[in-house]
Amino acid sequence: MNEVLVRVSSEAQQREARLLQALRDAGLRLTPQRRAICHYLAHTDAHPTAQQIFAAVKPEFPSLSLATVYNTLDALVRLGAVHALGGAGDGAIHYDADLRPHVNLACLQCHRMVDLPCEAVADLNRRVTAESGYRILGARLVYYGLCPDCQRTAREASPTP
Amino acid sequence: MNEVLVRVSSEAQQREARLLQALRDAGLRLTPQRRAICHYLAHTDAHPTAQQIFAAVKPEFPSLSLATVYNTLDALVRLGAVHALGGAGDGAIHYDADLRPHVNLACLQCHRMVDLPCEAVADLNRRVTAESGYRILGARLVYYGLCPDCQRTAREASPTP
DNA sequence: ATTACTGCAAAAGATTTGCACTAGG
DNA sequence: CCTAGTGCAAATCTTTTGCAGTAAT
Repeated sequence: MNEVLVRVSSEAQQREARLLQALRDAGLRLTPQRRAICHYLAHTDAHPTAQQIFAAVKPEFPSLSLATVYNTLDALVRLGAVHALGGAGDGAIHYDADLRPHVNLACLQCHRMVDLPCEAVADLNRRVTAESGYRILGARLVYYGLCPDCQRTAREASPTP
Repeated sequence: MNEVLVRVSSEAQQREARLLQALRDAGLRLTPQRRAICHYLAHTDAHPTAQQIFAAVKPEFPSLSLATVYNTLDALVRLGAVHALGGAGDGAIHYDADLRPHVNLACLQCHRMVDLPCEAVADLNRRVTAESGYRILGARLVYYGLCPDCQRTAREASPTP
């Protein structure tokens, strides 16, 4: 009955472990700040920006600086442990620690991003890795537009129907 | 013998016509500046940033302002006529006027983007459009990492082999 | 004629950087 | 220890905005 909860929880924990291990493997130091950032990234599905991560972690680490957040994100992206998805109509980069094959949907109006599971992406990943000659560090599979909520809002605002 | 050249040329011309038509359909005015920007976008495969477009078009229109470039790009992206691909390690957004199904490869070191044709993308587009409930305006299908050239450079710099 | 569009300059943000200090391994 | 990492503040850069003049339709 709480199998789902257990599984969800362990999903995030695995993600967190993976992030920490990536930093360790790269020979980078595991500071409390980096741990906290990894913890937050692993446990959210909000596709946060650097500023949002900063705001979320700051209360726990009042001395945390934005520079450290950017620094850590840079490292994680270069290690391929986190994906840099790009903007969503706001001028800021959104990040995703979920490496399972999926595409992301971004709303240009409310600036939110959500996941859309998609098995086809695994194939795409394989093919690109095999055919490109690139050393692939990450992906940015984002469709942007208007989410259902914002479509409704737009329709109400301008009486087209 | 020059069939390929003819076809390539008409490809770019079709793109240009499509961009101009999109602006027209939206009721936006076709100023010489917008025409020039569309012309450049349609005829390049460099996935330029706003600054690069500005630098490329400026000589033809010495009075062109960067604000107009951003303004025009914004319009084209919101109309779904141009895709906003996001950054490539530089902090600037790259744009792509080629709407044919493909993924893009970005090198985080030399900041170049190239296309990788991929039939599977057409399916992905269809599926996302059908399943998401979003009004899709554009896509950002980018894999980032190190291009073959930059991998070689990196290897020479640090004698790992 | 209208009214959207342009250019310019200034503003707003996001991200980066330099440096002295701190602490992880 | 010793050097990587941190926080802070300043710097940099991209992108946005306000406004008065200009031109597309």
